[in-house]
Amino acid sequence: MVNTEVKPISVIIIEDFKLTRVGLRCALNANDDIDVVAEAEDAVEGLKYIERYKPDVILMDLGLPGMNGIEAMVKCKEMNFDSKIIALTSHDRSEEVISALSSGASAYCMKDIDPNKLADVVRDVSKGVCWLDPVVAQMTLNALPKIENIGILPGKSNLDGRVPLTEREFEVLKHLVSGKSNTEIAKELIVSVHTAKAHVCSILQKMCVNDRVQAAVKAVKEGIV
Amino acid sequence: MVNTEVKPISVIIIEDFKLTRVGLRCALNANDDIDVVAEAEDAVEGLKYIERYKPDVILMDLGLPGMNGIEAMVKCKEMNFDSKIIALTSHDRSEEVISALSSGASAYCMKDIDPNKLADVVRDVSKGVCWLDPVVAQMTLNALPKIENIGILPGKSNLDGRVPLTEREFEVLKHLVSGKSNTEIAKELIVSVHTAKAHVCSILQKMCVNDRVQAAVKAVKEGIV
DNA sequence: GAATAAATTGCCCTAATGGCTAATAGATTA
DNA sequence: TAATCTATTAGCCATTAGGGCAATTTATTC
Repeated sequence: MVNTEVKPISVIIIEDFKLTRVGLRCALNANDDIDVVAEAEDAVEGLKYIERYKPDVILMDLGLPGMNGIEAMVKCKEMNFDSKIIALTSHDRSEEVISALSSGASAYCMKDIDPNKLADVVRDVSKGVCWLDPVVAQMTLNALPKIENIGILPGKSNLDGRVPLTEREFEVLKHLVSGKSNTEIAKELIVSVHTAKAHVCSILQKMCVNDRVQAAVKAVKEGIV
Repeated sequence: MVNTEVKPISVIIIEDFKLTRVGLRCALNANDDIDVVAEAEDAVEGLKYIERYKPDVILMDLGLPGMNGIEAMVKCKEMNFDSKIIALTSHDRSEEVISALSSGASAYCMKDIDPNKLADVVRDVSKGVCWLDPVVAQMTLNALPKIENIGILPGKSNLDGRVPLTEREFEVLKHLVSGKSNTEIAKELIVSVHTAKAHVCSILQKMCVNDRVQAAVKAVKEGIV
């Protein structure tokens, strides 16, 4: 899978260790379809280059001195170029992974990645693919909201014995999750408080929970709102 | 990146359209390091083959008749083999993507993928990589819990003006999210109800919300619990 | 037409919640 | 040492929540 376009993929490397930086550059420049246009050893310098070159792909070390990689990514996204970011790191803390991905990274690589593989990742990412290193993939997928409750969505097939919510109840649930009181929900739906309460009660029963907090948390965790 | 191991990657294809099935098999079998060991046209048949062959990788169509791909994946995971699953589909509904990934898929491919690329994905996935098609990557990343609130976690740097929770408050927050009442929280922490209430009140203020439901939802959405 | 389900409203009751002020003891910090 | 922060306790009070029971209207299905 080699990029046969006339235009090579432009890459900027942001990494504080010179040795790693050189290694990355060599590994990538060995490919005709990839062109490392700049290197930076800290985030501030890196952001300058990004603004100047608007690269296709940014290789960003997360453990930078001063402004760290996550902050740099946020700033980078604010600049609104469509550069894709590959987060590079040497550790696999769950919090950092999620932070990186939700801050705009398209890939998460450990630094011990095979250099040839890295070129593949650069190509993938430049096309918009999301690529996650094996050791972090599972923890990331685990952080996704669980959708076990297809059966509770209105109009959906009822897999297990769970009673599905009606359309109206689902509507109430959404307001409930947004933190509205029964009174507010009633106003929103232009019904009496009694009605709102009745709906909430049946929601609690159908969702097998004791109070609205549990209902809200369950709804959010399972991504049904 | 060709697998040079002696043992090729074993693959099972589960796909109802015969034409697509043949296409997949040809595309993959063209690679020496990949071996399509079985094909099935529905989930039940597929699960039998999976049990028999315990393949490295399963190519699973999501739009199967009868038991759909998601259900099949759940059953497959219950069998506890470490087969990796590639979800294949022709559409990109957000709900389906998240469902698939949280049900155990390691990759999500559109059916119009380049056959050569698919072989790469099979290799990646067999090593544990998570690979997401460009069109679905962004929506998946958006579904990740936002960690904007480093400032609210106890002991973390306070980026913006937000007051961080104390350790104790954080402890209370976790109980709150699990749906416990003030009384229950008090019992859990072996303090009076007044104390629990006091903590909840300061949590509400620090999180800038009006009630415990909003606090719980915010906590879950931002992944700080 | 009859049966069923959903949406609506009402009332009763007890318990829980959240806002408010205020006090005390311990730990940490300036 | 003084100041600050935290955890703890307390009481008061208006509002809210949730359970239970019952009734009406509307829509849909058999």
